Amino acid sequence: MEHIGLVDSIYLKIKQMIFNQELKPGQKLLQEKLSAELGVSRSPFLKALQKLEGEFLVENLPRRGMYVKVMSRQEIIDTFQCRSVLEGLSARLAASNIDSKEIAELENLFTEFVDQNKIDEKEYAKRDRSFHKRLMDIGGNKIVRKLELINNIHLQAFQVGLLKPPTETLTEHFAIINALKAKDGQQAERLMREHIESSLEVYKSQSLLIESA
Amino acid sequence: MEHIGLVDSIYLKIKQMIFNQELKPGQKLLQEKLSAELGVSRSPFLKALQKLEGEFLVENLPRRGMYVKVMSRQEIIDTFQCRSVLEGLSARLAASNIDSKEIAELENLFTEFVDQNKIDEKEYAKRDRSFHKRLMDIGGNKIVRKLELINNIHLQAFQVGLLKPPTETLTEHFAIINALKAKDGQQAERLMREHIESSLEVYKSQSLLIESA
DNA sequence: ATTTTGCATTTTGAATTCAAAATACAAAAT
DNA sequence: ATTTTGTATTTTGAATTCAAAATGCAAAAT
Repeated sequence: MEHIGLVDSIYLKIKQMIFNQELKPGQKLLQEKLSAELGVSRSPFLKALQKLEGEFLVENLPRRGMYVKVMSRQEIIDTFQCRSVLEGLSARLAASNIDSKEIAELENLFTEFVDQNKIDEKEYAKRDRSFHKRLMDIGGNKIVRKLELINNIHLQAFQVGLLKPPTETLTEHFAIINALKAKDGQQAERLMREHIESSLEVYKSQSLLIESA
Repeated sequence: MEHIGLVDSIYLKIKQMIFNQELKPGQKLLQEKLSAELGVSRSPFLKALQKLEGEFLVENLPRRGMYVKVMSRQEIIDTFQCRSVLEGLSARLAASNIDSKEIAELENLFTEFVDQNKIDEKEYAKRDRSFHKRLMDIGGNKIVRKLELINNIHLQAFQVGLLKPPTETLTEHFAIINALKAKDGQQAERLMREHIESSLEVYKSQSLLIESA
């Protein structure tokens, strides 16, 4: 029997609220008020926040309150770097685990975008996330998958829109899939790391511009 | 002003208790009883457990209770793999950040063991942990450092004694330090990954023996 | 003898309560 | 006018309480 606890349902709600800016970075999370709004008492609410704290989405300043984390430029960079090596690991592992059905699945995520002259960016971004998630699943390292931090930063990055144009990443995704097909783990890892690190480079220059604005 | 909250002090206590087997893997953590033993109520106690859950040291089965996590062989392997790439990343980053003072620091951790015919394993293990921690600090990626999971598995691994004999790892440590001296990030990363992955290999064969016993 | 059922006890989940700390604000002093 | 001080209010930290669920056990039924 699956228990979906009160805590987890609130946890998800708050997480969503953070991602769609209903709760803005730096905003203080008033326990009394917010928990009331969600229709629960402070106990389960606090437990949910505790969980989010572990994912670096919320920050707890003792005796001063809980705040939506303001991700600094450096922290985003740091997290991207972690993502790069962890997803690289997943790609390497996936190369030895993957079967032809799963390869087809990954390909199908992107085939419709090939030769399309106007790509729906929203839909493409969704497929992109699926691709990365799916690959981590196939890699089979459960700990990587549980490091929610990886998904969080991925989401965070896509809030501001895609970092790189689909035409560019599409090629990269297929290159990774080909390495998996060839069961070349080394290559898959290398390509995945480059794929993510090149996004990071885009982020770096973008954020520099913003900073100096 | 630094606030050391009740929660964190309990958190550390429980963590210790887990590491020195006062609380054994699989053991149920009775909230009423244990919190009473620690002299606090269930609220801060539960908060501490929540934190430990995020670090994969405690498991929460809803409506059935909190348990000290039984790390499966596969989970330990998975965690080792994460450690390998994350510390590899740290080593690469450290290569560009490190200064001569820090290099000397790292060397000093191990110099006394060179040419020693009888190495104090307990002391060596401590230095080993310092080495890895210090390197992550120098690498400067704050997120890696916050992934407590890394330290946890390191500790876990050393509970059963050193996986590899000091004579072997001593060489590896110095090789890494030399790569850092040469500011060769690629090499430092490669060596660190090999260093950790070879420990993993030892663990794998050891744990196989135990399993078939 | 083994399994099933029902009751008592234990234990968790969640709300509430109480105290301590932080914040906001107004009044007084310089 | 600005700063300081004291007080009221808010908000968090932690304990307690209460209800719901799970567990253990004994008695009854097969």
